[in-house]
Amino acid sequence: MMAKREVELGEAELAVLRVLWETGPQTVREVMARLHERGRKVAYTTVLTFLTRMEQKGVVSSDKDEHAYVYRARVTKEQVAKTRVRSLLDQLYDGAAAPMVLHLIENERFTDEEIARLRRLLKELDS
Amino acid sequence: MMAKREVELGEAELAVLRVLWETGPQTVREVMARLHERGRKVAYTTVLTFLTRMEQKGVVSSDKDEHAYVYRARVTKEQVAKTRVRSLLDQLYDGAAAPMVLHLIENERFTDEEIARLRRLLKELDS
DNA sequence: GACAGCCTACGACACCTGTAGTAGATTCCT
DNA sequence: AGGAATCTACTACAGGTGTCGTAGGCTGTC
Repeated sequence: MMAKREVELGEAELAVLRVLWETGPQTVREVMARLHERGRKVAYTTVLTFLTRMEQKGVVSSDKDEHAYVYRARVTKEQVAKTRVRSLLDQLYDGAAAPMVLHLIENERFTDEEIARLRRLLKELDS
Repeated sequence: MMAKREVELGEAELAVLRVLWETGPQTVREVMARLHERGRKVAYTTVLTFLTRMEQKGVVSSDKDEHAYVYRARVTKEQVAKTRVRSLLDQLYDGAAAPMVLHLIENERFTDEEIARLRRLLKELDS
């Protein structure tokens, strides 16, 4: 897979990307509607600005469909997650993942099912 | 403990904070030296600016010692970690911690010792 | 006591991000 | 056809962050 790194995304831009990840390719107006549903009341042109900028950054692309451009994500949530997590890891734990996992397990809540899942995963790590 | 939230820290500011966490209270000049050691070549006044701004944000404080101000962190690495992790969780996983732990376990490396440690921790979660 | 060196206070500036208004082109409805 | 609704392209702008330079004050050393 190609490496594209270095793409910085602001919090609001990420919210737009999430809309695309979760509800697929759509027009500016539709993205705006989804954002509004999520309590993010931004103007139409604001959404347009975000999408335009993100297209320049290469994280979304657009195709003219009928009368309006339809935007779609060009990066997956996993790719973004990986980068963000990595960066957080580097900034706080010198890149070591274990402390973060410890932190999460100690500070966040998990359902029994999730715990079981984690336990299974750990078992597999026992190479 | 008081809640102080909402304090935003840039990447460079965080680097300064790390220096204070790792080598204790020190002067601007000393912080600058530590940053240089870590490959971050910033000017003296840049470091001063960071520390001044961070003092206004309340994350560091200073005391005049002899001839120069000595700065020290007023927030712990744990506090910052908690906020950052939380924010990342909200932005990518709707606040759910499990997916992130899964992600970490699947994508990052752990030593046998760390795995054992995690396993013990999970056992404790079994209420 | 005068100069060199370090210290802090301010002011600057560029770039990024969040937000939006306006204008011109296109489409749709009646 | 003509006005209304859309859409996209620009422009703008404030606040935050990364980076410094300059000026003025204090100190320490001959």
